[in-house]
Amino acid sequence: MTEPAENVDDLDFLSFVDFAVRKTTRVMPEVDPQAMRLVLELTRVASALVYDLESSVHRPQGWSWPGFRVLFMLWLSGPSDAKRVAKLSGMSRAAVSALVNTLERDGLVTRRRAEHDRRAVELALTEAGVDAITSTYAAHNRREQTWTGVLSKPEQTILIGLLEKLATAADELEIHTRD
Amino acid sequence: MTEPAENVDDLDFLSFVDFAVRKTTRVMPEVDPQAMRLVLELTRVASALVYDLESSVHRPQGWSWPGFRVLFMLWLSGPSDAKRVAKLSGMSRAAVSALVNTLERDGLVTRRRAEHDRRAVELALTEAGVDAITSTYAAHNRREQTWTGVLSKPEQTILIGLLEKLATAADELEIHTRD
DNA sequence: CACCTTTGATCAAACGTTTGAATAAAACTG
DNA sequence: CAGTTTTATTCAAACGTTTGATCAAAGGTG
Repeated sequence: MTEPAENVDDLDFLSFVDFAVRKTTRVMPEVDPQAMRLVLELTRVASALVYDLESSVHRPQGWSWPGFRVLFMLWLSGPSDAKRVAKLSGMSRAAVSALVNTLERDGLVTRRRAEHDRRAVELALTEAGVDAITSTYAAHNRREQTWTGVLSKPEQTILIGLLEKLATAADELEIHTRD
Repeated sequence: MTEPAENVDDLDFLSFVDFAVRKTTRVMPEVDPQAMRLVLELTRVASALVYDLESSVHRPQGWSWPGFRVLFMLWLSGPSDAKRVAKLSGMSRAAVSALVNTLERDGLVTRRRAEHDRRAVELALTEAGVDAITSTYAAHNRREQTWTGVLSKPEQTILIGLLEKLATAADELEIHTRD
């Protein structure tokens, strides 16, 4: 356990959560400290994780995190309409369109008018794209293992279960979804 | 439990995780499916959560998620050097500098040369900034409660504990940190 | 079949982030 | 105390994202 730093100067990215919860509940009694803490921890861990994966695995290869996600998705699903890529990768269609400009310029993805619907654009990996994603995903997963390795297997299973529960509920309850 | 959709066309943002894990482990046996699943779930839940909070609470007020984070931090800690704001909010100093341009223009934050060190910049909330953050944080936390409410209190406690464990370990093991 | 609405994509403008370079003040070092 | 190094910030360029507008193809209706 970390010390409950009362002094703002002793805080860091992590102990800030404790400080924030204590101070906020003191001033605003209607705040649910558990909800606050959960959201703070979740977003902070996720952003540290993404930052680490991006900077240790993807940027050295000249890729961004969103670029990796789109390449990975296309590798898994095969050639796909831009619309499906947006849905499965959780991006807006405009974001996919802009991102594919870069990926196409770098020779990793091709853009093609779809046959079944002349409005739609079909995206596919180039050979260079396939080579790139397969060689990089191994490194990506090794880094994932470094992170998850601090939890026991049963703990990992529990964590996955709780996150799935949040994800499923969000899907049902959520008003604000993309598009 | 969701159906194991084998057909790519039936997938959505959520069931994509199952599909991705099955397909990847089939092709790359060295991949740890548990690590893969955990990271996918964590990043997907976090990004859905942030997207929802931003679009339902903050954008309607004319704020961005990073802008909210900085304002909230300054509200909690009082006037602070830009450096500390960067450290506690998990942003780079350049990002803070750029973001404060907007917040200052909108009259929410003031910038001042620090007395103790004439290189440093001290940031503080304006009165409008204080009003804004206090009225908005209540709505923010209500939305947090909607999300976390799908878990029981004991489940919330377990989830927080596991996330803290990840965060702490990350802090020790992590090579790639900001700055 | 002409008309209207919906759908798929892109563009434009504003914003936030990143890395690396530049500027300036402070802290060391000999 | 002059010279070097470190520290705090900002700037510049490239990238990714968002919302809202535009354009083109498809679908639906009378």
